[in-house]
Amino acid sequence: MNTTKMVSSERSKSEVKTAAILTGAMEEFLANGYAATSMDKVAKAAGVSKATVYSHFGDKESLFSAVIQDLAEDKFQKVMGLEKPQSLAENPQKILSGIATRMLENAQEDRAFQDFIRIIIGESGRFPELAKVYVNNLAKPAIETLTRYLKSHPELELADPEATVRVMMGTLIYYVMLQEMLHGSEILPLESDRLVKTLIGMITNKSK
Amino acid sequence: MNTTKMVSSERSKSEVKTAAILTGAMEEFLANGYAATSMDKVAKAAGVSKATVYSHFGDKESLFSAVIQDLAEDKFQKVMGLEKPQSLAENPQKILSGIATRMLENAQEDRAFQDFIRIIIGESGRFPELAKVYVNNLAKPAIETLTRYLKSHPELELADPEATVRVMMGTLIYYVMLQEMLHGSEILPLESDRLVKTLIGMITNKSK
DNA sequence: TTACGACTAAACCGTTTAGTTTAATTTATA
DNA sequence: TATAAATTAAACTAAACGGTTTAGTCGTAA
Repeated sequence: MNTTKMVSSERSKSEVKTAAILTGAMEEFLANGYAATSMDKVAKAAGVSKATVYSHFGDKESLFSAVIQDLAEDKFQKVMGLEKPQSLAENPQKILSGIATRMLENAQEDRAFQDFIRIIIGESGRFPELAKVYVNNLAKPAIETLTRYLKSHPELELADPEATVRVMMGTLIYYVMLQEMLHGSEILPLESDRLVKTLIGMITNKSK
Repeated sequence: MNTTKMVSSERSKSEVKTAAILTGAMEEFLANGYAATSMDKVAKAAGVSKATVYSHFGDKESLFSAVIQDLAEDKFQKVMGLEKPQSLAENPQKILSGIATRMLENAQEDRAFQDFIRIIIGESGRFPELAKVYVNNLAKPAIETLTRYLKSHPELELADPEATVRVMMGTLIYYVMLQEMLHGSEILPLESDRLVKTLIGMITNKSK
């Protein structure tokens, strides 16, 4: 499928085209969903011919699958990058608040992330394997990382860190979904600071 | 549009057909989403001719909108019906646990509810008005009812009942979404009892 | 009997779809 | 320069799409 040798140049033309197709397909799928995206639109968005799209990815489903895999990797980098540079000596309350705030800000400003979540959920009925790609590559590592962090702080006196993490993740993701994706902010406004403060207060048992 | 008089029978033939079309369209839209559902399939599922579908609902978008409105009403009845018969004198902890458990059980066994949530989110980009139908008719009343309940129990000493309700709803809905809709139960199993216990514990500050 | 509204199956319209084919052209290798 | 691979635009197929129209049936009301 590929050329045998590659001299001075970094990436073969083929690889460049492959990347262009993935980028164009990503735009279209995220904007329109699977069924409403045509391969002609994908080819146009990628700046290649339709025949080239079919020579690089066998059919529409394979291309869609590749796009989702790619997106899951992208978003994994972004999500995991958030939780690294924490000054370990600090107050867990402040660290948790920081994590929650950064997750919210990031999800709120990243429209592509919202589109990604939307398409994963929207197509999860017809593409259950792709839903699992999201769970394995994003939800699971995020949950496990947070769980490890909570377990490393016994002074929080959490009876069930695994379940506590689900409360935290659910609170944040549902907030973004309701306020941003479902346009709830116009109908049910709520400042994100209040949510984070309440959530972290509940986790760290601040009120007593 | 309708016949002028109606003698002995209760519902005109037209009304029966309208209901049949809505039912058939509901099946198809919930199973396939908007773009992948054809009007021919809808007509077949409803057991009527395509011309009848178009005479009752002007076009595909109007039919889709009517289906979502209908579903929102159905699900509103079910969701609101859950929170009524609470023995008011009981321990708020037990009442909250009961509400949470019933919400979870109901959402888990009701596949049509999951399909409804999936389609609302999946089509929220192209049909923002229908997302608002969900927010106004389901999310908002549920949140407001729960908020009213929490506010009526000052002994819970909640600093921010509105935000607390968001934590509770987010926890429960994200759990159903991750475990059931995205098939996370095979990858990240978690007993719902543990989640409810932890959540209610955090709200009622049981651990201290 | 007549008239009307609701309904049907089927054909039809123009458009779009996924996917293929072809012939010409560009590109990289040697 | 010669060769082989990659890409192109464009035409094409067969099917499906949303939506309309047609021709005809049926039940009810005047």
